[in-house]
Amino acid sequence: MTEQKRHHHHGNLREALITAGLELMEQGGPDALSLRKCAKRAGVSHAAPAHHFNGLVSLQAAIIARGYQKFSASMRRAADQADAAPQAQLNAICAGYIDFARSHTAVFKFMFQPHNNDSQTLDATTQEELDRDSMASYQILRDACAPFEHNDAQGVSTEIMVWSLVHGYAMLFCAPGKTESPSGPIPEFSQILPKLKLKTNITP
Amino acid sequence: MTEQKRHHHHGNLREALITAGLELMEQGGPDALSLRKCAKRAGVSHAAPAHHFNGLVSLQAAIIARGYQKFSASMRRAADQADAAPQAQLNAICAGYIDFARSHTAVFKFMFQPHNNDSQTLDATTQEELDRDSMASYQILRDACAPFEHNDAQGVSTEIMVWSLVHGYAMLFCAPGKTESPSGPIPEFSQILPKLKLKTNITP
DNA sequence: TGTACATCAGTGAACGCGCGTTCACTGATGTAC
DNA sequence: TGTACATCAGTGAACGCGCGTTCACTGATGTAC
Repeated sequence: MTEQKRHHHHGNLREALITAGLELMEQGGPDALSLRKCAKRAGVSHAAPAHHFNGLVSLQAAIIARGYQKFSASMRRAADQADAAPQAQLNAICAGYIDFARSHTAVFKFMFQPHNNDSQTLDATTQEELDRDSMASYQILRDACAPFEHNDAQGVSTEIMVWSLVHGYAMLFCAPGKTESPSGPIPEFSQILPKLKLKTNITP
Repeated sequence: MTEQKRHHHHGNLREALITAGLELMEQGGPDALSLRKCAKRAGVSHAAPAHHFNGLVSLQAAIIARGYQKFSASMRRAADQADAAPQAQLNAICAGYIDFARSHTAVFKFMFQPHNNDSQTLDATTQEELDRDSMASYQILRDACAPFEHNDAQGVSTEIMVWSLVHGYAMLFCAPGKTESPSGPIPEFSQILPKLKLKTNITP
């Protein structure tokens, strides 16, 4: 108010509401998310979100879409900083996967919940955005696994193996302050992945 | 009312409320759980649960405890029907793990959520029951992994590997009607586990 | 440059809803004698 | 076996709360001329 003119128009309220929602989730879990709380956190009246989202499920979808974008960014960032060799790339992608799960635990879990939009359906464009963003995330992992696909067609693709392993690790062991499992200290995922003994079919 | 005398005392309302809660969760997800709905489903006034549970979080804890009991039972049942060889036993335990995730998807996911009991703490006995039941479930998997622990101490235990793999598979692919992943049909877990090429250190 | 006007993104009051919780109560159960 | 009584597990009304949603409104923005 003093340092910044109070505009009637917020400027980018939609973005502010999504950001507020991400923060609320991280602080209080998925149940802490409500339109009213997001509005309050964005410094706006509780009726304002109605101009940007078609109800709570629409905001949730936008938050999840944003989650997938950050998820993809986390994996890409890790890959960019790694050696170009397939093994190093896959390692990095997994590290980015885990990093995101650790730094955005609540949203990460929420992204993989079957969102109980019972009967309540998203509008087509929101649904498409969501599908696009989630597929983009998955595609990153998929691409990183491709060099390890065997041609001996045993029926189980590398990506199913790796995805299950990294996702299980993320779900079980990536609570914010977690360093202990029931059976002792949690190893880094970079120690776990080599156990799959993946072999690239690309000749060096 | 006609075929059964209407008792003032329910008989076993606590159990009935837990069962009702499990059903509500499976049908509508974790958000569908409320004390009032459980009471209604158990055929009792909405104030009755207060005599058996110290608020909603207490009922949730009881539901999760019940979930772990069923989870353990599912794994044990599968193990009992399998060959005694370590490989067959571990296979069966994993199958029981997956079976439970498929048949109790909502409760399964709820069990592994960090329950946002922010500041709100369970009474000691409920917390102990919960810890005991969850540890019992984990111990089953742990025992099944024990014959495969290597002595070469590479720092990553078999149980961390197997647990991550089976849990990730369960979380990603065990929605009730799910048979497709983004990359095609989902293989059975029994096809996946052998890829770990676990070796028992017990001589036959 | 100035004016008229449509559009848009906010406000704040009001609504009904389901929720957890409390409260005085009531009727069944179990026990002492 | 019968009676008195404490205990316990229900009932139904009532409360306040946060929620999503609607509504008439208002003030800023952008455009036509």
